Amino acid sequence: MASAEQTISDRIHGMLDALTRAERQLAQSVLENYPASGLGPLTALAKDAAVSVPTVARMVQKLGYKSYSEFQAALRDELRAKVKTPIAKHDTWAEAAPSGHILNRFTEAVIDNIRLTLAQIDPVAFDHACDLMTNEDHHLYIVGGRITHTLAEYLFLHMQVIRPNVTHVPSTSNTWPHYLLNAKEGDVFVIFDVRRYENNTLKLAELAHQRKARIVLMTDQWRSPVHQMATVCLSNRIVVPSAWDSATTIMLLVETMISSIQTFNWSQTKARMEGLEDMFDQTKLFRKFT
Amino acid sequence: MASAEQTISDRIHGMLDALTRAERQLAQSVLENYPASGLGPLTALAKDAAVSVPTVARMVQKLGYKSYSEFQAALRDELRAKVKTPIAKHDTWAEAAPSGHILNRFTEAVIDNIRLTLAQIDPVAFDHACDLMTNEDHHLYIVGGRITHTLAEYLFLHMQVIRPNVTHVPSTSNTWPHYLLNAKEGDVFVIFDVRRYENNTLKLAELAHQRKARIVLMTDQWRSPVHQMATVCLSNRIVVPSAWDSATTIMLLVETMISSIQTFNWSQTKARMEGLEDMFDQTKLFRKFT
DNA sequence: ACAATTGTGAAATAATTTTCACAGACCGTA
DNA sequence: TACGGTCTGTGAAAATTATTTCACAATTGT
Repeated sequence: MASAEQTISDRIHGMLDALTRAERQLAQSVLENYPASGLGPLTALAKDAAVSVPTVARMVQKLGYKSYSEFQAALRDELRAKVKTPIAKHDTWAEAAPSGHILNRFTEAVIDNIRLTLAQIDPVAFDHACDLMTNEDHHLYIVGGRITHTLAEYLFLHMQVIRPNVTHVPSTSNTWPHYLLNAKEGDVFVIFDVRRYENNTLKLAELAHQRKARIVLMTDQWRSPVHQMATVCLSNRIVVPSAWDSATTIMLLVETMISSIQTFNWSQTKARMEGLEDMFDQTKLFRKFT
Repeated sequence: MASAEQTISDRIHGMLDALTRAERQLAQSVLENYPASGLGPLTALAKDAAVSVPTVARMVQKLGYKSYSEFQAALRDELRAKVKTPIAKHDTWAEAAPSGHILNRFTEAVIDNIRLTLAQIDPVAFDHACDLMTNEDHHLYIVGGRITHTLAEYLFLHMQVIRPNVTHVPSTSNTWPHYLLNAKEGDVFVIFDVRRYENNTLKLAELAHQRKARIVLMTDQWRSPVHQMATVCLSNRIVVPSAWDSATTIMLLVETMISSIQTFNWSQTKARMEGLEDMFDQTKLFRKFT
């Protein structure tokens, strides 16, 4: 019953005129560092505002809450909602669909995942990962599992254009040990491993680690055991209203990496892209642009 | 102040590696809606994180606070400080990165793509597409191109669990005509085609259309020529600050479809997932004895 | 001076935190 | 497979802290 679409702050402001001296004093104090002060003990708030304890108790009831705890709970809820960026609480994404439609529910969850993932990411780690993947002195291996090999391949297809010496290794294939034969110290493995974490992937990571290769790990918020061997670990939120986890956030990071590396490496990438275009023209794989 | 120039969030994040399972679970929960959840009662936090009360108590001490209340006080102080800062604006996604960093620029572009795509989408068309893909009376073919076959395969891997009679057809393979031999009237083709549009894909679509198959097309905002033959056409924004287009929005739609279909079809999907789990378990068993 | 407001101090209640001992789960190792 | 160590959860009691409420005195404004 903390009414819809009105913050507690608004409500206090609205009744500021109707308040008595001590109440106004209290109100000001609450608004002073809102909402922090309201979240502490009642006694502290009273002392802070230089009013008495009963005044606070009375005031809270005047605001329409049964108890101080209820008031605090309302403040916390408000804080929760507020921390989500404005865009994340975009009511409906697909405007033509009702807000309960899966298009809206799912998108909201994904945006939330993106927000939380990005908020936690360490830009230094990210840049470091890009750096490792850019360096052509070392071979780049891209490893994915049962589901994630699709992401791995997506990354591979782009890295292949950007630079030479890139290999896609599906850990689900039983031929992966063959690739490791060639792995040298300093080589870079980009490994995708989200739950359920795969034994094959772990084994592969261990062997790569033994050979002193460096590992960039793309995983979920619970982090694959591979992370103990990883030079850089990027973890993603992946929870959505579905029986499966979401790869959208991971896809976002992958594409951001591609973009970053490609910018860093632009002259070469450009040349290689042009070479590719030529070959495509010759094979007539694509339609001519009009 | 408990520590110098370091938020509690930072501190938690920093010791994430040193934490045990339950503690990490708790830490994640605290970070989930930071700082709101940490400001409620200990019991509530414990329940929220699905850990026991003593775990919370122990963890708080590990973080260096004498008591839970002290921890809360620190959180409140932090909140006070944060709100006071003029630019408490959440205008960057990766807070730790400068706003010009590729992480922020790219994410912003992707969010924009999602927003625009969803705003334009016709929920009826979307539902219709899901419907076509759910119907098991007809075979389901999933077709991708040079890059998009990774998305196609991602969809395929999930649809394969949801229902029988699903086939992944990479249009880049020269074996695709073989698949079409079996295509019957009413069969459903989910076709991914974004620029640059591929001749192979178009040819495939034409043949499928001739055979009176129905086509669900995932394309970009300029729409692949396949759309003239498509029963349902879903177009995505794909422009990002990169030499390539973004597949993240398409991934989002794909996952939303999976979620929708799976919900619609839940009892069967559940049974099939369990069957799959069993087989995975057995595979593990075999590996154990080898 | 009257009525409304506020503070005092304290007791009663309620809620929360803290602590404990123990048992079960889990993990790596012998 | 068994064994030890670590980590966790359970349930509950004890300790602490916070809230609520009261009666009455003090203060304020009109």
